[in-house]
Amino acid sequence: SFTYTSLVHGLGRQGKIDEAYRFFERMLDEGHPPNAVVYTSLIKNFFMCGRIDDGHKIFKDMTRRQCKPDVTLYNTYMNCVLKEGDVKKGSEIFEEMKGCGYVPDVRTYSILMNGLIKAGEAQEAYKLYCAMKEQGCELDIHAYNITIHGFCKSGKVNKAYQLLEEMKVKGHPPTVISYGAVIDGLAKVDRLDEAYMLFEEAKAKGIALNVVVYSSLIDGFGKVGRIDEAYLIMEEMMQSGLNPN
RNA sequence: AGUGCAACAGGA
Repeated sequence: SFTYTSLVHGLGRQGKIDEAYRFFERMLDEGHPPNAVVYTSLIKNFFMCGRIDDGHKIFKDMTRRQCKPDVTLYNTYMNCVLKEGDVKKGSEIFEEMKGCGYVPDVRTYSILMNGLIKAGEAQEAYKLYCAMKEQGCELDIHAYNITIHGFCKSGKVNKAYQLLEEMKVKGHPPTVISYGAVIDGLAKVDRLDEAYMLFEEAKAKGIALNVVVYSSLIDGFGKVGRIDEAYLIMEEMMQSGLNPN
């Protein structure tokens, strides 16, 4: 099982999903029982190849063969359907998972929250954030970044800023993504001086800023007509070795 | 052996 699973995953991640699937069939033919790990890989890679229906079929096939899913498989499957924009199905998977007695972990919440936020349902995501905390589930870097993004998208930039501060005291130093999200949130509501201060703070901490963060600031300054400042930021970006895209 | 995060434009 381990040998075949490695092979199936290796081929799948290279986009050779049909070859991967053939080895999966061979694994079954040789009498090795399928497991949640190989199904996780197949589901993810069928979706990655745009073979959505086949991805769903794999999940059904798993249930038919009485192979028990686990939290990782549910997380993966949920992420796949959410990336397709199917929030309804994503929530259904979340409910099914809980209904079967699985306890959502920090990734489960992060994945579903991210899907909801992307679909413009930040208020639903906030409910999950509360549920996650109520469950006693500790936030990690990804969960913080997703939540920060959700607050920014729903006009609660101050809450986003608070979370950035919370990260510092809870032993999760904010990354370029955390700073980038708050900087973008501030810039989008024209709070450019505050955005710029955070930008300076991130630089002072030695965080390697990237084109995304610079673009947020350039867009913010440009949008309100502060073209000179936008231009200076772009020059600084190029001087730090980043090419405009 | 398998899972999660950020910007802008073309585009009304």
